[in-house]
Amino acid sequence: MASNVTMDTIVSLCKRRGFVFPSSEIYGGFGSTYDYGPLGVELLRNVRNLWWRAMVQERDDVVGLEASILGPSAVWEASGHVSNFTDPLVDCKNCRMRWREDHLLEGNYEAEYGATKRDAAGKLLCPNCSGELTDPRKFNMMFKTFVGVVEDTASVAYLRPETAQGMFYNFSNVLSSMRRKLPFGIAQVGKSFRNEITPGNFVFRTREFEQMEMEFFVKPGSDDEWHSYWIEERFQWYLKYGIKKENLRIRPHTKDELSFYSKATSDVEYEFPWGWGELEGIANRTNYDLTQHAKHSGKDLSYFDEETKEHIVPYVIEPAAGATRTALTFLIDAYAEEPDKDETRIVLRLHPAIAPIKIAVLPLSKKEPLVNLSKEVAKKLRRKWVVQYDESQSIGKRYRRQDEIGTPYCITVDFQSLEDNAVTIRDRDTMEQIRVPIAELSSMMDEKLSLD
RNA sequence: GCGGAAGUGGCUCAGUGGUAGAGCAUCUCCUUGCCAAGGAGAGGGUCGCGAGUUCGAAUCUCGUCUUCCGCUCCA
Repeated sequence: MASNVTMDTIVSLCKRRGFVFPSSEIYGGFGSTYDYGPLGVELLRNVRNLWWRAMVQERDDVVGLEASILGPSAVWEASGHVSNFTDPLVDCKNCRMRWREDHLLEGNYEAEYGATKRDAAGKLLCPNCSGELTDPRKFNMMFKTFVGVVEDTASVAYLRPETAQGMFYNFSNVLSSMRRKLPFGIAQVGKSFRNEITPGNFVFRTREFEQMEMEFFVKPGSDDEWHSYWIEERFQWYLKYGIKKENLRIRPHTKDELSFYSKATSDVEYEFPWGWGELEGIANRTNYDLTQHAKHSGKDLSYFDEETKEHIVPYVIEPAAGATRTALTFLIDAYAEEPDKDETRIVLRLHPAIAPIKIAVLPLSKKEPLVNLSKEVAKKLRRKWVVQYDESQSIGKRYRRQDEIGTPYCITVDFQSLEDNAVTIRDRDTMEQIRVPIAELSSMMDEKLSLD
């Protein structure tokens, strides 16, 4: 494993420094939900904004969208989630172990766990104790709710389990309003909800989570090429913002783990303290979704190809990333402990574009003229960046505080500043210091805090 | 859902039936003034929650919630 940091360390840092809090904590907590504190919300926003920038704003072939979270069941019947997100669960009446019936019937089950056990009538028995199993009960991962004042079947709605469907059912709206030609994409960042059987690993798997998804519509036949393109594009994005290469990998799905709509999928994975985990899946969803929605809605969702004069149903390449787990990844990957005299220096080596606080302004002394000048400098910088001002305790201690939350630059104002109108910029990573005139501070920081 | 473990100040933990503690963190003052110096103070916990046993419960019992590990699950 490339990183030795434990999750306990990260969880504790997150709480202590205001990144992530357990939700509803004063009521004993609410399972699988987390709140993002003052630093966490900045971090998460940076992740979202950098994704949006790369996927939408810096491209002329992708546009944005924000669809509703609530949707009618028709959408999810068309998408296949009503049937495919439903697992048949069986419980053993004897040892109370719970199994997925479909898994017990699957071909590769026997290879992995040995022969399935059945009674004389051929009915499945518990693989653990050969006890009798209950009849299968349906468990759907979608959160169901009711829209309207009276709970009846007519008003059943679901919280979306993925943002993707909003892009599909808006395909024609975007196509006509934005005058798009293939290939083009629709991107969305937003929350999704899945009633996971087992959430866990801090914010890695939660029932409420945030996705960053893009549906890239291409001509059939060019889909494989575009699939490869997006896999590489997305992999590079993580590297660009500082994730260590040895902790990242691309893993193509094997045939039997492909989801029902996918022709091919590759995951970008990160090596977490508990092992490799998915950051993003880049799937070739074929024309499955548009075809399904056309069929269920009765609306034509085809695209007219001017070259061939044919109506075609585009194929879709979908890079789908988890915003919350990506934010967690940046924290884990940036975490470092370094010996410093008898102490340990904790430092988050976050890319400046990811760091929640960009600049800390620190007067070397609490003497009034220094404090005044420092606040003035901080005020100017705040017009462009997230800035923290800190005057308490020694300068060394304040540097360490900023190191621990990943602030890339500290600006100190000293007595000489009153004479020469210059300040010192201290670099978090090199710990080097340079002297800069206050008049040039803004442009200097522009350069240092460039998003690229 | 099953098995195991754990919940005591913001964090890490000690405390095993008799008045809730430490270190770090936080705040104030003094001191210092470029990498966690030092000094003096202060705030902060009905010991996850709820019952029960007891003269008395952080401590024993039961329930419940939450978290972690394993199983299981995971577009």
